[in-house]
Parts: sequence; C-alpha cells; structure tokens
Amino acid sequence: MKLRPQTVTLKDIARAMGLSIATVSKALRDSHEISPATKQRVCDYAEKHKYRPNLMAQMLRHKNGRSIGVIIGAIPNNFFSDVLNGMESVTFQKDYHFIITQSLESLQREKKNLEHLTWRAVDGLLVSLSAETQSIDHFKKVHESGIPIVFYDRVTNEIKTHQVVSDNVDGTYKGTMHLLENGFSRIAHITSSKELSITQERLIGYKNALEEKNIFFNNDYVKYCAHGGKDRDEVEEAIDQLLAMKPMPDALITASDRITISALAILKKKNISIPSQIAIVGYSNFSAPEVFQPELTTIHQPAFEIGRAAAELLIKLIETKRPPTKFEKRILPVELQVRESSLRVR
Amino acid sequence: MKLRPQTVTLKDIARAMGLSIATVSKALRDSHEISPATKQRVCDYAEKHKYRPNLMAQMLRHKNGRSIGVIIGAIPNNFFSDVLNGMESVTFQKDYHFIITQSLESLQREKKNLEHLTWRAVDGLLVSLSAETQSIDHFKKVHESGIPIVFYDRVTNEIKTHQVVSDNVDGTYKGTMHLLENGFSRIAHITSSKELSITQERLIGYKNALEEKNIFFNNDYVKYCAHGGKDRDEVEEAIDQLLAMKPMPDALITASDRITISALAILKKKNISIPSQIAIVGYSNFSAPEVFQPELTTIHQPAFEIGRAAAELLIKLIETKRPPTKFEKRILPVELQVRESSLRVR
DNA sequence: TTGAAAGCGGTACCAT
DNA sequence: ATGGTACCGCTTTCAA
Repeated sequence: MKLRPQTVTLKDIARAMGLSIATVSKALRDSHEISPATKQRVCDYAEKHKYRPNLMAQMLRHKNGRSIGVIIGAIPNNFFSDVLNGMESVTFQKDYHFIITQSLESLQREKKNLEHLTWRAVDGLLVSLSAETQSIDHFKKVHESGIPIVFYDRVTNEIKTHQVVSDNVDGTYKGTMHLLENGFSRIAHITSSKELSITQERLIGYKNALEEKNIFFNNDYVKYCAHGGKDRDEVEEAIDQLLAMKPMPDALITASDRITISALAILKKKNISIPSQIAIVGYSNFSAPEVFQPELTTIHQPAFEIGRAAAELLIKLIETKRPPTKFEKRILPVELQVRESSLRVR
Repeated sequence: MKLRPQTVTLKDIARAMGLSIATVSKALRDSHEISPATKQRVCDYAEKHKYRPNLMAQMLRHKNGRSIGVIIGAIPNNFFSDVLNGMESVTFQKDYHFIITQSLESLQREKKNLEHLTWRAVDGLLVSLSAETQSIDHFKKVHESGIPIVFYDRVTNEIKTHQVVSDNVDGTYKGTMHLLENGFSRIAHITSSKELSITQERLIGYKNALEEKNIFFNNDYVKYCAHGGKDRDEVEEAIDQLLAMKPMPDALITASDRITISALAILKKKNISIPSQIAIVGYSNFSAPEVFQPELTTIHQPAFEIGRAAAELLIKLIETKRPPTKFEKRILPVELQVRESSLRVR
C-alpha cells in the first residue's frame, strides 16, 4: 500500500514554532510550568494541524492503551450480543476499545484468545468461561501478572475479583415454580456443561422449587450439553432421551438461548406439540419471543446490564491505582415472562 | 493496579547471553547474517523464557499492528452478528484482531468510530455505511491517507475499492416474484433509508418483478425507515400507513432482520393474521425462522460468507505491497426459503 | 558474523 | 518558563 503520510508529530510542531519538543509536549498536556501565551499558541497550532498523539508511542511509554479484551462464547447469540452491546455502551463513552474474541465453548480457543489478548497488552479482561473450561490456571497466571479481570455470566470463585451475573438460581426457580403451579410435575431440564457456574446455579433453583413443592428430583430429567448447545445435535440427543422416558416429561426448562431455540425447532420437527405434549420455559434474550409458535415463556436475563456493569467495574479496576481489598459479586435480577408455551391447555 | 512485571525483552536476552541487542534481534528474525550456532542458542533461550516481542514497540517502528477496524450497524442483529462471526473466522486464523464499533445507524457515531479507529492505527477498515450516511467524505479522506477499506453490505461506489454484498436485486426479485406467483398482487415493501445501496438495489428487484408480471408500481406501497428499523416505532408507523390504505396491501416484503421481526410483532399485536390478511416475506438471518408464528418465508443472506470474504479481501489489500489496479465487487447469492407466511390459504 | 547507534513519537526528570 | 536528555522495546543501517 501507499505509504501512510506521517500525521503531524510533536517534533513537527516544535520545529514549526521554534520550541523544543519537551515544551510542546507540556503545553499540550496543559502543564502548569508553561506560560499561558505559549500554551495558547501551541494548542492553536496543534488544533489547526489536527495533531493527534501517537497511540503506539504513548502505549510504549506507559503501558496503557485504553483497550480491554473480551472473551465471549459466541457473537451470534442473543444473550452474548446484548452483553457486548452493554459493554460497548461503556467503552464507547469512556474512550476505550474492546477487542472481542470468541471461545466457541472451546478451551483451546479460550487459551489462544487469552494469549492473543495479553500479547495485545490489553489493560483488562472481561471473561465468560467456555463450557469446556475446568481448570482456570491460565487465567490465574494472567491475573497474578497484574492484569485486572472481571468475570461475567460464567464465573469462577477461584480468582478474587469482581463478578457480574444474573440471578440464575432465581431464574430457574421462578420458571420451575411457574410450571409446577400450572400443573406440570415431570419437569426436565436441558442445560449447559456440568462445570459452569451458571449450570450449577440454575440446577439449584430447579431443585429448590421441586423441593418446596415436595416433588421428587429425578436426575434423569437433567440433561447436560457439554458444549453448551453449540450444535443442534447435542440438544437433539438430549430431547430424544427425554422423549424416550416413561413417563415422558411434561415440561422442559432450557438453559440458554441456543438450547431454547434448538429445542423449539427440534420439537416442531418431531411434531411434538407445545405445550399440550410438553410445556417449555426457556432462557432467551430474543427480542420478540411472542412471535414464536407458540409464544414462548422466557426467563429473560438483563444481558445489556450485565455487559455494562462488567465493563464499568473493569474500567474502575483499571483506572484505580490501588487494587480494592474487597470485591463485589453483582447479581442482577431476571424476569420470568409468561406466555403460551408454559400454560396448561384445557 | 500492581505494576505489570516486565516480560523478557531483547535487552534481557542480550545481557544474559553476552550478545548485543541487535544480534539477538536478528537471530530471532532468522537473519542470514547470524551464525547458525548463535541463532540456535538465542532461539532456545528465547523459547525457554517465553520471549514475546513487544507489540507496541513493533508497531511504533513499522506501523502495522495486525488489527483491523470494523464499523457495523449493531451487534445485536442476526445479520451483523453472523457477518462478524465470518470476519472473526478469518482474523482469528490470520492472527489479526478486529476492533468492533457500532454505528447504530447514526452518522455522528460513524464519524466518531472512524476517528477512533484511525487513531488506533488500524491497518484497514471493514465498513458498512450507516442508514444516515449520505456524504462519505470522511471515508474518502481516510482512504486517501492510505488506509485500505473494504465495504460490505451497505457500500458506495464513490471510493474505488473492493465491495462484498449479497445479491440484493435478486433477493427482492425472488421474494416479490414468489408472492406474485402465489396470487398476491398488492405487495408493500418496508425498507431501510433511501440513501443506502441495499435499499436501492432491493427496490430494483422489487420493481423488476412487478414489471415482469405487468403489475403497476405503486410508490405508496414503499415505506422507508430512515433509521433502518432501529426502533420498532419506525416500523409501526410504516405499517399503520399501509394498513390504512384502500385497498390494503395483501403482502409485505421487509428488508432487514430488525424490520422483519418488528413487523411480525406489530402485526401480531394488531391481530392481523398472516398470511390470510397479509402475507410476509422477510429478509432475515434468524437461525430458526420455522419456529415463528407463522413459519416465516425468508430471504436469507450469506452473512457469514460476506464477513469472511470482506475480511479476506481486506487482509489481502493490507498485506500486498502495491495496490491493485482493479477492484472487485463480490456479489454473493441469496436464498429464498419458502414457508407458510407467504402462501395463499384456501 | 557481530555490534554500536540512530531513530520511531512521547514522557518525564533535571537543568537552565 | 523552557530546553536537554534519557528512555520505553524494537528495527535497521553502517562499521568493525
């Protein structure tokens, strides 16, 4: 490509004005040791010639590039894209950049992404663990080297830092309770991989509701997707197993956007009618669940808020000189939106 | 935060091995002027101590940070998130990073994003114009300064460079023709802002189909959304106007994911039944349009491929020394997926 | 074959 | 108030 024309530098300004580089630098940074007159002249000149400090040079000096790295499951996923949107709303306003990497639920990619991001010298990390992740030593190492991390959604307690999650226990509790109160009792649960924090929390809510209603917890009703429902096959297998059970479950709680959508499509393909043969309550952040067939009862997470809060906490962590002694786990409320798919038909 | 511990640098290696910085640098870059023995020793040491060249320093030297900037309408949008996914598949593999900015269909944000990205010294840009954009002088300036750009989806011919789009003319043509052949003749079209390339192309396909069937083109059947259907209100207004017409349209072609989903939700709210009162064919990249009520006939764009092709072309542009004399406009085929929402009910 | 030294564009300390 | 200068980590002549 054609050579990038040098944008105007400190040196250019210094030469043009017969000042030293140091003076110009200080003038532009509004140092007290520069006379107002000089400051004015320098700033005017800089303004006129559209001076922009060279980011690389600044970064090279005091390692801080106003950028944060994000590790996310997958971009094309309603939940995550809302999260990203929330993060962007903060980073845009605070003049940070966020560099997005997808784990695609693979540990190997997660590690590679992490390497990449640290090499990029990001100032901090926003991380949601992949479905495959068990050991988090790779994050520990990075964190100990001084790069602040905030975990969101899929979190870990093994690293002492901020966390932002939605109230997963409550979400599944509400969903399950709603189904129970509508006369469903054989409630299946298709969820992500066993190791994830969200999986465990959601299972707790599920069990709590059953217990409260004195319904026996049947472990066979819980199906895990080792890859978080990345492929439809994973979900189809789970559904096949559930449909083969006797008695067959009469309701289903699906634990993520992907799993929910896949489940709807698969049940449709199999001509299982919802909710008469099986009712559904699904975690989903789709913008218009009322246009599904049937209208879908959803557990809606404040994805945008999660992203926003996580980004805010991280930037605070980055910009604060001394690390805080106490970290917060922010738990945002979820909302059960009742629609046709979970209501008894007479 | 705690000071980031210095990762090992050239200087460290040089001192440790009693060599000069220059020699180490050359050895690591496999220069011909270094003896194999020295090379070996240096590389071993570097490997063992996990030497990673400092990106900022490299960038400062020869402006190339292996990063590309993306301007996109909005992340939470099935079409765009698939596009991003396609881009990521390339950048990940080629060890580039992509920095995403959302225009949110606002010219002002588009400009600010552009400024931000150039300040970040990205090596190239992947751009889809915002719905508000008319003059593209801001891009011209950047492009003339030597930063390669590839336009995708919403493109412009005013800058000589590669373009990647889907076959918009054909998409709407197919959709319109399909409706006509199914007995619908008063076909409305809700689309994005007038200025966008996609809007114009889609309108051509629509007109072509009408003309071919000798149907009168009624300008009042075409409703523009100045903000690309960002808000549901915009779409609702268009629909209200259409419903108030006499005779009312009997079919509708919606020109984007957002518009399509909004239209479905609004018509549902208004208790207009699809397709008996009005049929719908919608541009959409939703992963499971068969779970909509009714199953939605879609014009499906190869969003992932668009992203992939655009990223590939851009990286080629970045890495090639001499700019090509001829640029290509890659037009990827779209697919009409016929489902219930566009079929005559008897 | 190896190394000294001059940048790249800023920042910051120390003189003047 | 202003300027000289060393340095951040790496690349690249040019000498040795």
